[in-house]
Amino acid sequence: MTLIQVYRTLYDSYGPQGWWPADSPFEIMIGAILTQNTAWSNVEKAINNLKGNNALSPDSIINTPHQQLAEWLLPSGYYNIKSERLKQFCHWYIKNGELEALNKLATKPLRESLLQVKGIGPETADDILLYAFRRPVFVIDAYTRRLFLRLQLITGEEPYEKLRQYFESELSDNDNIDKLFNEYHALIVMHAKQHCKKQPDCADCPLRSNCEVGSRLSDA
DNA sequence: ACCCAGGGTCATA
DNA sequence: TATGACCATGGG
Repeated sequence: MTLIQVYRTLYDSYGPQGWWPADSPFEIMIGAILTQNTAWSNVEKAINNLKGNNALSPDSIINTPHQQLAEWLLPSGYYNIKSERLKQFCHWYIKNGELEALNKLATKPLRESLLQVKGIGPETADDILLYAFRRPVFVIDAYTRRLFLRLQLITGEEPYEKLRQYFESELSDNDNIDKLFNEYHALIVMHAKQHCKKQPDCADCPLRSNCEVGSRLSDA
């Protein structure tokens, strides 16, 4: 199996995923931070709290006292840390001219700038680049490592940056690369969440690879 | 009661 | 470079 064959198999099985679910690029960025090691259903509750209090904007997040913001973020877990991370991110966002100015940056310097923000690591940065700024970067998450380890296309030991470059270079020849990366990551998450975990025997798995059996990388 | 989720930081060695 | 502790709610 090649990377593009895996993609086509997943796409044929699950169809377009329509990621990232949000009303604006800014909401995508906030969601990317809130979903760190957290179930998306919990993130939705926190985002709805922000929306319900008219607080889903850079100014509101900066001006809301930590205690209040943390309370709204409660259902997403890590609420004290995430309150600080959202504030840090919003300061960065405003200082750099928000969406319009940031969008003029090339992908590489934009990525470097994002990684300077405390609380934004490689995966969160790439989520933001791909889904909020629509840049052609491939997001590497735990699902991706697990799946392609099971498919024996990687060892699972590769550092983040090496894996990202592997996926990006292997897929670079394809048309409509933005859509490809957008759907691919979403499909990997969908495949892991909705299919294999609920059917450990992989009876109807489109990839037939026991891709999610066992929960940890180390037990492969 | 246990496991883990659409991670990242920080202290240690 | 690479481990380990820590952060915390909610659904299975």
